[in-house]
Amino acid sequence: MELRHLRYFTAVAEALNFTKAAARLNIAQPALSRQVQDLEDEIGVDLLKRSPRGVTLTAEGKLFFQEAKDTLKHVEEAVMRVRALARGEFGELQIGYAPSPTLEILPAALSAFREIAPAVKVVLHDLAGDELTAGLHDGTLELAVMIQPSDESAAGLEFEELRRYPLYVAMAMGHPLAKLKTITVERVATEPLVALRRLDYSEYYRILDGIFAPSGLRPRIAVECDGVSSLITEIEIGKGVGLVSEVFQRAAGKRLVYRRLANCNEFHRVGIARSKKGDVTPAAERFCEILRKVSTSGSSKAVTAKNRPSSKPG
Amino acid sequence: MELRHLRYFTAVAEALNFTKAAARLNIAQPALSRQVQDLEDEIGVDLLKRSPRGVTLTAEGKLFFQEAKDTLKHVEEAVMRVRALARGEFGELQIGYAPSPTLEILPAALSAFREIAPAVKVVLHDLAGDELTAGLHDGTLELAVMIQPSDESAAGLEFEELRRYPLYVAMAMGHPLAKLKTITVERVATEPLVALRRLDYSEYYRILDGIFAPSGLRPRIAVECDGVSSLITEIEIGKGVGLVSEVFQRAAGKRLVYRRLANCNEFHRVGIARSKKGDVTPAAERFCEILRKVSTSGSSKAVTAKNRPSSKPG
DNA sequence: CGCAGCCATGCTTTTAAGGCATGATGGATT
DNA sequence: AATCCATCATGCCTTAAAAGCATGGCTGCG
Repeated sequence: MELRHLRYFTAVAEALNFTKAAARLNIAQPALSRQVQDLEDEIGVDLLKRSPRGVTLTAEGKLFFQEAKDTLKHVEEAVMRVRALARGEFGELQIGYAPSPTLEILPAALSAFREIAPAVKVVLHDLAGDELTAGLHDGTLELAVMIQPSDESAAGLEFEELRRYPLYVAMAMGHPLAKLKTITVERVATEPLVALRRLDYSEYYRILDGIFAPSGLRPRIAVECDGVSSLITEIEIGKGVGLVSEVFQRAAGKRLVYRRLANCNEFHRVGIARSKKGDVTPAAERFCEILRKVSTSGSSKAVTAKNRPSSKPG
Repeated sequence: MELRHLRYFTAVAEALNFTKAAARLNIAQPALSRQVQDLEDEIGVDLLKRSPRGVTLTAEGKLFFQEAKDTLKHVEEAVMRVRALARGEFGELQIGYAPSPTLEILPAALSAFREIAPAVKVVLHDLAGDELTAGLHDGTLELAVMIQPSDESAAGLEFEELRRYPLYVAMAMGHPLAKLKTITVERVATEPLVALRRLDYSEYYRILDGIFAPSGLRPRIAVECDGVSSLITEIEIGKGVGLVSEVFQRAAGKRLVYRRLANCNEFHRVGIARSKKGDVTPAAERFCEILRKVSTSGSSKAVTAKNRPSSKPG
């Protein structure tokens, strides 16, 4: 049995006349006649009562007519749904992110995305840097908004920078270095450093390397934290200073003091990471477009010093 | 799109491998490959991600896989339902009947039928004689259990006699004729007669004709009733006597007195009436078989005089 | 680096749907 | 009662498309 049989039968059941139904289907009447016969043979039940004045439906025919209509409708709707899904009009979008570096971008993007694609369920995954790259590789995540991953873990990934933030030294209130307006790399190298865990944040160490190696220095890592909130706490209680990006201040609030890191060319590069293979769904593509838009126009205003006096550094 | 495409796609989606799916479908792999491609082309969405290690489903593919399975299942179940309906395992059975003449047959048949075909909904239509024949003609009724219809209205109908009942004269308590043991046709002709309406009960007049015409007599019809209950009431209040069948007594109870109509060859012939055209459904056929069985064995006991002393006529 | 497994493509064969002409049927018409 | 007409079925042929076969290309694995 094929859908053709259902289409033909429903046409006949609606027209109650083979000739008219055939005309409506743009086929010859004998062809239609035969297909319906084949259908009845296959089911083994007479669906129609033929007469020289047309046809009538048997009780079985009435039942099958309804079933056939339902089936055809279901198929049609299934196709519509699949196409809508392909257009990114609904479905799920798995997004990984690093919370604090994306603070200026992601919330704005999410609310903008919800407006243009309300039926898409965005599933956010707050993960460490290396967990993000792993998720992108194994397909768990479609995209991640994060700090540019280090080269090793970035193999097979593509990264699109959205923003870059200069680095700041974070320290506890009343820390001696707070008296300085800016702090040099050399000075930081003498201080114990509160860092993130190498295991989960390999790209953080790439950045540290980029900061200290050019001066032939090595940071003194006092403690490795498993996340940003621990980092804040460790700095706050005086375990050492931290190296963070400008935007970090918004996450940490006023619990710490921040000073610009001088003579340093490294930045926190925040952007979109995606797998090179693994095609991008339309929903993800639309989300990326919004991210780009938000990064350049909208909230860039919000990060300028003039518009954020309260959290303005130094 | 045809069901073939759905079958093929689901096979691939289950096997996640064209080659294995093709083997399971007993077709060659390239044929399968092309059919699935055609499906994807028609929908305009990639459902599968091909790789040299097999295939994986895209998000759209997963959705369509579920939809396709549902569709195929629905079609299969639809066929099963239609076949079950054709076997008379469920559905509706429109049966017309004349209440009082069928009192010995129909209730027993209905309960027996309910046991063998519990899913068949028997719809009973209590109608006048001519309404029954009309219903059989226009297909509203599949069969009727009734008194044999007169020749005019029986055109195109077939009648199968189940029982025949001798005629009795019904009269009010204390009616002068009650003193007689039997009553002759000639005597009845002198009494005012309570009859049924000619409009609805033409076969009743055929019977009257059969009773009186051979003796060259005509009944004196005092009143025409629209149904049996009116008939009883009219007789009870003394408008006249009635001509009824033996079994009628069970319907009328003891409100009236009954005396055998002597020298009369007419009977109430009760049986199954069906349209000659208009094929009989299996459910109807099974019901007829039960009617025959009930008429000969089971309840025939109940009508013998010995077993019904309470309603045994004078 | 070659092998193995898998899917796609090109071409041919086979199946079946479609079309045309015609036959059969039965109610409606005169 | 005979005829007519609309309607559906049947036989034969054409056409479209599905299936098969052989082959090529890709990718991951040993």
